[in-house]
Amino acid sequence: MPELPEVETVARTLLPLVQHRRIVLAEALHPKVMEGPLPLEAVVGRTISTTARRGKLLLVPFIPALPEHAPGLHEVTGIAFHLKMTGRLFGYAAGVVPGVHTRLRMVFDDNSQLFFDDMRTFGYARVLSQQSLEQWNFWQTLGPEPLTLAAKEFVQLFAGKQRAIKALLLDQQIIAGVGNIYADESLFRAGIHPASSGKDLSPQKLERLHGALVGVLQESIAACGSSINTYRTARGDAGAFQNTFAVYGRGGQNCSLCTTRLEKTQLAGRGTVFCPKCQKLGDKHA
DNA sequence: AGATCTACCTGGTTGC
DNA sequence: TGCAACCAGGTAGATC
Repeated sequence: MPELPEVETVARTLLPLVQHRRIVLAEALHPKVMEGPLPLEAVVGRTISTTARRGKLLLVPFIPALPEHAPGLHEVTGIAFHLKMTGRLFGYAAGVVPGVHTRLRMVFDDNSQLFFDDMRTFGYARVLSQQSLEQWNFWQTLGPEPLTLAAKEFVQLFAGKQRAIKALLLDQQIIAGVGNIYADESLFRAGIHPASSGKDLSPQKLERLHGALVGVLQESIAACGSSINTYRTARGDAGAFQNTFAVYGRGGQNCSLCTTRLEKTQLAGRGTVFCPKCQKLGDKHA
Protein backbone atom coordinates (compact mmCIF):
# COMPACT_ATOMS: atom_id res chain seq x y z
CA MET A 1 0.00 0.00 0.00
CA PRO A 2 1.77 3.10 -1.14
CA GLU A 3 2.02 5.62 1.69
CA LEU A 4 4.39 8.58 1.99
CA PRO A 5 7.72 6.66 1.73
CA GLU A 6 6.52 4.55 -1.18
CA VAL A 7 5.20 7.54 -3.14
CA GLU A 8 8.41 9.44 -2.37
CA THR A 9 10.40 6.49 -3.72
CA VAL A 10 8.27 6.33 -6.87
CA ALA A 11 8.81 10.07 -7.40
CA ARG A 12 12.58 9.67 -7.09
CA THR A 13 12.88 6.57 -9.27
CA LEU A 14 10.50 7.99 -11.87
CA LEU A 15 12.38 11.27 -12.30
CA PRO A 16 15.20 10.06 -14.59
CA LEU A 17 12.66 8.16 -16.71
CA VAL A 18 10.39 11.12 -17.49
CA GLN A 19 12.22 14.41 -16.88
CA HIS A 20 12.34 16.77 -19.88
CA ARG A 21 10.31 14.35 -22.00
CA ARG A 22 7.47 15.72 -24.11
CA ILE A 23 4.17 13.80 -24.06
CA VAL A 24 3.10 12.85 -27.58
CA LEU A 25 0.29 10.43 -26.67
CA ALA A 26 -1.86 9.99 -23.56
CA GLU A 27 -4.70 7.53 -23.36
CA ALA A 28 -6.99 6.37 -20.58
CA LEU A 29 -7.52 2.61 -20.80
CA HIS A 30 -10.13 2.35 -18.04
CA PRO A 31 -13.29 4.49 -17.76
CA LYS A 32 -12.72 5.32 -14.09
CA VAL A 33 -9.03 6.22 -14.11
CA MET A 34 -9.51 9.97 -14.59
CA GLU A 35 -10.97 12.30 -12.02
CA GLY A 36 -11.57 16.02 -12.03
CA PRO A 37 -12.75 18.43 -14.74
CA LEU A 38 -9.89 18.12 -17.25
CA PRO A 39 -9.50 15.30 -19.79
CA LEU A 40 -6.25 13.33 -20.01
CA GLU A 41 -5.75 14.50 -23.61
CA ALA A 42 -5.01 18.00 -22.26
CA VAL A 43 -1.48 16.87 -21.34
CA VAL A 44 -0.46 16.03 -24.92
CA GLY A 45 2.31 18.34 -26.14
CA ARG A 46 3.44 19.26 -22.64
CA THR A 47 6.96 18.59 -21.29
CA ILE A 48 7.60 17.17 -17.83
CA SER A 49 9.75 19.38 -15.61
CA THR A 50 10.21 17.16 -12.55
CA THR A 51 8.44 14.77 -10.16
CA ALA A 52 7.25 15.54 -6.65
CA ARG A 53 5.05 14.31 -3.82
CA ARG A 54 2.39 15.86 -1.59
CA GLY A 55 0.98 13.50 1.03
CA LYS A 56 0.34 10.27 -0.85
CA LEU A 57 -0.12 12.10 -4.15
CA LEU A 58 2.50 11.74 -6.84
CA LEU A 59 2.89 15.00 -8.77
CA VAL A 60 4.25 15.40 -12.29
CA PRO A 61 4.53 19.15 -13.06
CA PHE A 62 5.00 20.43 -16.59
CA ILE A 63 7.30 23.14 -17.89
CA PRO A 64 5.15 26.30 -18.19
CA ALA A 65 3.88 27.07 -21.69
CA LEU A 66 4.99 30.68 -21.33
CA PRO A 67 7.79 30.68 -18.76
CA GLU A 68 7.82 34.47 -18.51
CA HIS A 69 4.15 34.61 -17.41
CA ALA A 70 2.35 33.15 -14.42
CA PRO A 71 0.11 30.30 -15.61
CA GLY A 72 -3.47 31.30 -16.28
CA LEU A 73 -6.43 29.87 -14.39
CA HIS A 74 -7.01 27.19 -17.00
CA GLU A 75 -3.47 26.41 -18.14
CA VAL A 76 -2.56 22.76 -17.59
CA THR A 77 0.29 22.73 -15.07
CA GLY A 78 0.79 19.00 -14.49
CA ILE A 79 -0.82 15.71 -13.60
CA ALA A 80 -1.32 14.04 -10.22
CA PHE A 81 -1.65 10.33 -9.43
CA HIS A 82 -3.13 8.70 -6.36
CA LEU A 83 -1.91 5.10 -6.18
CA LYS A 84 -4.38 4.13 -3.42
CA MET A 85 -3.92 0.43 -2.68
CA THR A 86 -2.44 -1.19 -5.74
CA GLY A 87 -1.50 1.60 -8.14
CA ARG A 88 1.93 1.48 -9.81
CA LEU A 89 3.82 3.78 -12.14
CA PHE A 90 6.38 2.13 -14.40
CA GLY A 91 8.65 3.44 -17.10
CA TYR A 92 8.87 1.23 -20.19
CA ALA A 93 10.86 1.07 -23.38
CA ALA A 94 9.28 1.81 -26.76
CA GLY A 95 6.88 -0.82 -28.04
CA VAL A 96 6.01 -2.46 -24.72
CA VAL A 97 2.29 -3.35 -24.78
CA PRO A 98 -0.05 -2.37 -21.89
CA GLY A 99 -0.98 -5.19 -19.49
CA VAL A 100 -4.44 -6.25 -18.32
CA HIS A 101 -4.21 -3.88 -15.34
CA THR A 102 -2.79 -0.89 -17.22
CA ARG A 103 -5.26 1.97 -16.71
CA LEU A 104 -3.40 4.82 -18.40
CA ARG A 105 -0.54 5.14 -20.82
CA MET A 106 1.69 8.00 -21.93
CA VAL A 107 4.17 7.91 -24.78
CA PHE A 108 7.05 10.40 -24.90
CA ASP A 109 8.92 12.03 -27.76
CA ASP A 110 11.69 9.41 -27.54
CA ASN A 111 9.02 6.66 -27.74
CA SER A 112 9.64 5.61 -24.12
CA GLN A 113 6.46 5.15 -22.10
CA LEU A 114 4.85 5.59 -18.69
CA PHE A 115 2.15 3.11 -17.58
CA PHE A 116 -0.23 3.54 -14.66
CA ASP A 117 -1.21 0.02 -13.58
CA ASP A 118 -3.82 -0.60 -10.90
CA MET A 119 -5.31 -4.02 -10.30
CA ARG A 120 -8.11 -2.78 -8.07
CA THR A 121 -8.86 0.49 -9.88
CA PHE A 122 -9.04 2.53 -6.67
CA GLY A 123 -6.32 4.84 -7.88
CA TYR A 124 -6.77 7.77 -10.24
CA ALA A 125 -5.06 10.48 -12.23
CA ARG A 126 -6.09 14.13 -12.28
CA VAL A 127 -4.95 16.74 -14.78
CA LEU A 128 -3.98 19.89 -12.90
CA SER A 129 -4.54 23.58 -13.50
CA GLN A 130 -4.91 26.40 -11.01
CA GLN A 131 -8.68 26.10 -11.29
CA SER A 132 -8.60 22.30 -11.07
CA LEU A 133 -6.64 22.60 -7.82
CA GLU A 134 -8.98 25.22 -6.38
CA GLN A 135 -11.94 22.92 -7.03
CA TRP A 136 -10.22 19.87 -5.54
CA ASN A 137 -11.39 19.45 -1.97
CA PHE A 138 -8.89 16.67 -1.16
CA TRP A 139 -6.01 18.91 -2.20
CA GLN A 140 -7.37 22.00 -0.48
CA THR A 141 -7.88 20.24 2.87
CA LEU A 142 -4.66 18.20 2.93
CA GLY A 143 -2.81 18.58 6.22
CA PRO A 144 0.89 19.47 6.68
CA GLU A 145 3.81 17.29 5.60
CA PRO A 146 5.17 15.30 8.55
CA LEU A 147 8.82 15.49 7.45
CA THR A 148 8.93 19.28 7.41
CA LEU A 149 6.84 19.89 10.50
CA ALA A 150 8.43 21.19 13.70
CA ALA A 151 7.78 19.13 16.84
CA LYS A 152 5.80 21.96 18.46
CA GLU A 153 3.50 22.26 15.46
CA PHE A 154 3.07 18.49 15.39
CA VAL A 155 1.97 18.50 19.03
CA GLN A 156 -0.56 21.23 18.26
CA LEU A 157 -2.24 19.04 15.63
CA PHE A 158 -3.36 16.52 18.25
CA ALA A 159 -3.51 18.39 21.55
CA GLY A 160 -7.05 18.40 22.93
CA LYS A 161 -8.54 16.23 20.18
CA GLN A 162 -10.99 13.63 21.37
CA ARG A 163 -10.47 10.99 18.68
CA ALA A 164 -8.14 8.00 18.95
CA ILE A 165 -4.55 8.89 18.05
CA LYS A 166 -4.51 6.27 15.30
CA ALA A 167 -7.62 7.76 13.68
CA LEU A 168 -5.97 11.19 13.89
CA LEU A 169 -2.77 9.94 12.24
CA LEU A 170 -4.74 8.37 9.40
CA ASP A 171 -6.78 11.56 8.81
CA GLN A 172 -5.18 13.24 5.79
CA GLN A 173 -6.70 16.58 6.77
CA ILE A 174 -4.74 16.55 10.04
CA ILE A 175 -1.44 15.24 8.70
CA ALA A 176 -0.69 14.17 5.12
CA GLY A 177 0.84 10.91 3.94
CA VAL A 178 0.44 8.56 6.92
CA GLY A 179 -1.39 5.27 6.28
CA ASN A 180 -2.01 2.09 8.21
CA ILE A 181 1.57 0.78 8.14
CA TYR A 182 3.35 3.86 9.44
CA ALA A 183 0.59 4.72 11.90
CA ASP A 184 1.02 1.34 13.62
CA GLU A 185 4.82 1.36 13.40
CA SER A 186 5.24 4.89 14.77
CA LEU A 187 2.80 4.29 17.64
CA PHE A 188 4.74 1.19 18.63
CA ARG A 189 8.04 3.01 18.49
CA ALA A 190 6.64 5.82 20.65
CA GLY A 191 5.10 3.39 23.16
CA ILE A 192 1.60 4.80 22.63
CA HIS A 193 -1.56 2.69 22.60
CA PRO A 194 -3.37 3.30 19.29
CA ALA A 195 -6.69 3.87 21.07
CA SER A 196 -5.31 6.70 23.22
CA SER A 197 -7.38 9.84 22.93
CA GLY A 198 -5.42 12.81 21.59
CA LYS A 199 -6.37 14.88 24.61
CA ASP A 200 -4.95 12.28 27.02
CA LEU A 201 -1.46 12.41 25.50
CA SER A 202 1.03 14.77 27.13
CA PRO A 203 3.11 17.11 24.94
CA GLN A 204 6.11 14.96 25.82
CA LYS A 205 4.37 11.83 24.51
CA LEU A 206 3.32 13.62 21.34
CA GLU A 207 6.86 14.88 20.79
CA ARG A 208 7.99 11.27 21.12
CA LEU A 209 5.44 10.28 18.52
CA HIS A 210 6.73 13.01 16.22
CA GLY A 211 10.28 11.65 16.51
CA ALA A 212 9.05 8.09 15.99
CA LEU A 213 7.01 8.99 12.91
CA VAL A 214 9.81 11.01 11.29
CA GLY A 215 12.17 8.13 12.09
CA VAL A 216 10.10 5.37 10.50
CA LEU A 217 9.28 7.51 7.45
CA GLN A 218 12.93 8.43 6.85
CA GLU A 219 14.17 4.88 7.42
CA SER A 220 11.54 3.55 5.05
CA ILE A 221 12.46 6.08 2.35
CA ALA A 222 16.11 5.01 2.77
CA ALA A 223 14.95 1.39 2.23
CA CYS A 224 12.90 2.39 -0.87
CA GLY A 225 9.62 1.78 0.99
CA SER A 226 7.71 -1.31 2.08
CA SER A 227 6.63 -3.95 -0.43
CA ILE A 228 3.72 -5.81 1.14
CA ASN A 229 1.99 -6.99 -1.97
CA THR A 230 2.10 -5.10 -5.18
CA TYR A 231 4.14 -1.98 -4.45
CA ARG A 232 7.24 -1.51 -6.57
CA THR A 233 9.46 1.44 -7.49
CA ALA A 234 9.16 3.00 -10.95
CA ARG A 235 11.96 0.67 -12.00
CA GLY A 236 10.03 -2.39 -10.78
CA ASP A 237 12.18 -3.06 -7.71
CA ALA A 238 10.73 -4.06 -4.33
CA GLY A 239 11.37 -1.99 -1.21
CA ALA A 240 12.96 -3.48 1.90
CA PHE A 241 11.39 -1.74 4.89
CA GLN A 242 8.79 -4.49 5.33
CA ASN A 243 11.62 -6.65 6.71
CA THR A 244 11.92 -4.35 9.71
CA PHE A 245 8.25 -4.06 10.73
CA ALA A 246 7.84 -4.24 14.50
CA VAL A 247 4.04 -4.68 14.51
CA TYR A 248 2.39 -4.29 11.10
CA GLY A 249 1.31 -7.71 9.83
CA ARG A 250 2.73 -9.37 12.96
CA GLY A 251 -0.46 -9.91 14.99
CA GLY A 252 -0.16 -13.04 17.15
CA GLN A 253 3.63 -13.00 17.02
CA ASN A 254 5.85 -11.92 19.88
CA CYS A 255 6.84 -8.32 20.60
CA SER A 256 10.47 -7.76 19.63
CA LEU A 257 11.07 -5.80 22.85
CA CYS A 258 9.27 -7.76 25.56
CA THR A 259 8.10 -11.01 23.86
CA THR A 260 4.45 -10.33 24.79
CA ARG A 261 2.00 -11.61 22.17
CA LEU A 262 1.09 -8.75 19.80
CA GLU A 263 -2.66 -8.02 19.69
CA LYS A 264 -4.66 -7.44 16.54
CA THR A 265 -7.84 -5.37 16.68
CA GLN A 266 -9.99 -3.08 14.55
CA LEU A 267 -9.54 0.64 15.08
CA ALA A 268 -10.78 3.46 12.90
CA GLY A 269 -12.03 0.69 10.59
CA ARG A 270 -8.49 -0.62 10.03
CA GLY A 271 -6.58 -3.69 11.11
CA THR A 272 -4.41 -2.52 14.01
CA VAL A 273 -1.54 -4.39 15.67
CA PHE A 274 0.08 -3.30 18.92
CA CYS A 275 1.93 -4.60 21.97
CA PRO A 276 -0.38 -4.49 25.01
CA LYS A 277 2.60 -4.18 27.34
CA CYS A 278 4.86 -1.70 25.52
CA GLN A 279 2.06 0.58 24.29
CA LYS A 280 0.14 2.36 27.03
CA LEU A 281 -2.96 4.52 26.94
CA GLY A 282 -2.52 8.27 27.41
CA ASP A 283 -1.25 9.30 30.81
CA LYS A 284 -3.18 12.54 31.17
CA HIS A 285 -6.50 11.15 32.41
CA ALA A 286 -8.76 14.09 33.15
C1' DA B 1 -18.22 17.49 15.34
C1' DG B 2 -17.17 12.88 15.54
C1' DA B 3 -18.04 8.05 15.30
C1' DT B 4 -19.38 4.31 12.51
C1' DC B 5 -20.71 2.09 8.49
C1' DT B 6 -20.73 1.12 3.47
C1' DA B 7 -19.13 1.38 -1.28
C1' DC B 8 -15.58 0.92 -4.38
C1' DC B 9 -12.34 -3.25 -6.29
C1' DT B 10 -9.79 -8.01 -7.19
C1' DG B 11 -6.25 -11.36 -6.07
C1' DG B 12 -4.67 -14.11 -2.34
C1' DT B 13 -5.77 -16.78 1.66
C1' DT B 14 -8.71 -19.44 4.62
C1' DG B 15 -12.31 -22.70 5.70
C1' DC B 16 -15.34 -26.34 4.74
C1' DT C 1 -9.59 -30.49 -5.29
C1' DG C 2 -13.20 -26.92 -5.59
C1' DC C 3 -15.49 -23.20 -4.39
C1' DA C 4 -17.40 -19.71 -1.35
C1' DA C 5 -16.39 -16.50 2.11
C1' DC C 6 -13.37 -13.36 3.76
C1' DC C 7 -9.62 -10.00 3.92
C1' DA C 8 -6.45 -6.14 2.52
C1' DG C 9 -7.29 -0.51 2.99
C1' DG C 10 -7.59 5.14 1.21
C1' DT C 11 -11.15 8.00 0.55
C1' DA C 12 -16.00 9.64 -0.30
C1' DG C 13 -20.34 9.75 1.25
C1' DA C 14 -24.25 8.57 4.20
C1' DT C 15 -26.22 8.05 8.73
C1' DC C 16 -26.73 8.58 13.52
